[in-house]
Amino acid sequence: MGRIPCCEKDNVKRGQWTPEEDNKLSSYIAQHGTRNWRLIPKNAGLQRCGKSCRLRWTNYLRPDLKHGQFSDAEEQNIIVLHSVVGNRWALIAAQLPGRTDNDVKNHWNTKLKKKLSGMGIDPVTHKPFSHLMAEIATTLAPPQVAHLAEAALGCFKDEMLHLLTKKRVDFQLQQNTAANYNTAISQEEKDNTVEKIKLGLSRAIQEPNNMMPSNQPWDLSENFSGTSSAFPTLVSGFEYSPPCFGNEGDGSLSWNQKLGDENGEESEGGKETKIGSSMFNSECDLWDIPSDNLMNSMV
DNA sequence: AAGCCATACAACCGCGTTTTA
DNA sequence: ATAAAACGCGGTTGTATGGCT
Repeated sequence: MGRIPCCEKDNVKRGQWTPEEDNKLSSYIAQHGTRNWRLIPKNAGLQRCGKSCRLRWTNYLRPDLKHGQFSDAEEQNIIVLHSVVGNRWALIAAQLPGRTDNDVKNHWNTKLKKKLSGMGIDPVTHKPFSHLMAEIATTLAPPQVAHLAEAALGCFKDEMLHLLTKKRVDFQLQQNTAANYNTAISQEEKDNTVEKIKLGLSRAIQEPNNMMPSNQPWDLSENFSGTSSAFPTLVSGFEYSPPCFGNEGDGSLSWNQKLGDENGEESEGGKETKIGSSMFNSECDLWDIPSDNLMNSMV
């Protein structure tokens, strides 16, 4: 019963792949495809586990992968999608052509989380820390609130020291940005926004073909911009507003401005980049569906 | 120049689900 | 029908690299 093992565990090489191994694997897959990972290392003359081969191929060798820096538009995409689906890296990566779940996860953990934290935004909930603190504080008795505030200040002090000593953050810009986000919208609007995003994703999962025309560029703008939605305008290059907060005033600080343009370079392509995903395409009106339908297909 | 530290990312691990002998 | 391997995914670790002291 059962299958044959994928490899002889004690006879497999581990650790970094050499260029020779990469060549062997790539040329074998080019000829025979990826049908059977168990046979691939053996047939390709590799002393590797099939699983290791699969990871190497999917995360690094696949010819359709991008290997360069993430563009601003891609970063915005990740943040927006993360605010909706959380750590569902494969789901997020599926919306970013040429990026793998591993890429996205690494980029999130090494860069984006810190950027958001530096802006005073909790990368888990995508809410401002101040907002979270206020929420927690409402559940506490006054003496406990004082302790909470003290503890929070201690945490922020360390963070601030870290940021300042690293000299990597334009402090002034951080303040502006944080102020921008802290201009809160009503709780009702926030809830609405979250519901709408979830609904859009739910529809996308249910009707991928309708939601994702093959030749249509990603465009969140029709559904998420303007006054009817609390969801931010996510067009014109570098704008970013976490979905929980909506656009306030002109809301026009650029992405680079808001996050502190670390390298001063224009985003990849440098053009008006419509971000978000085709799952939010304007073909269907996401907002007209009863919210009962929403969560069934989520998660 | 050497040691230390932070960062980025490739690779591995573990677990739940799916597939198949 | 069942058991065991393959698969897919998220979390974690290991290591190469570069900057700073």
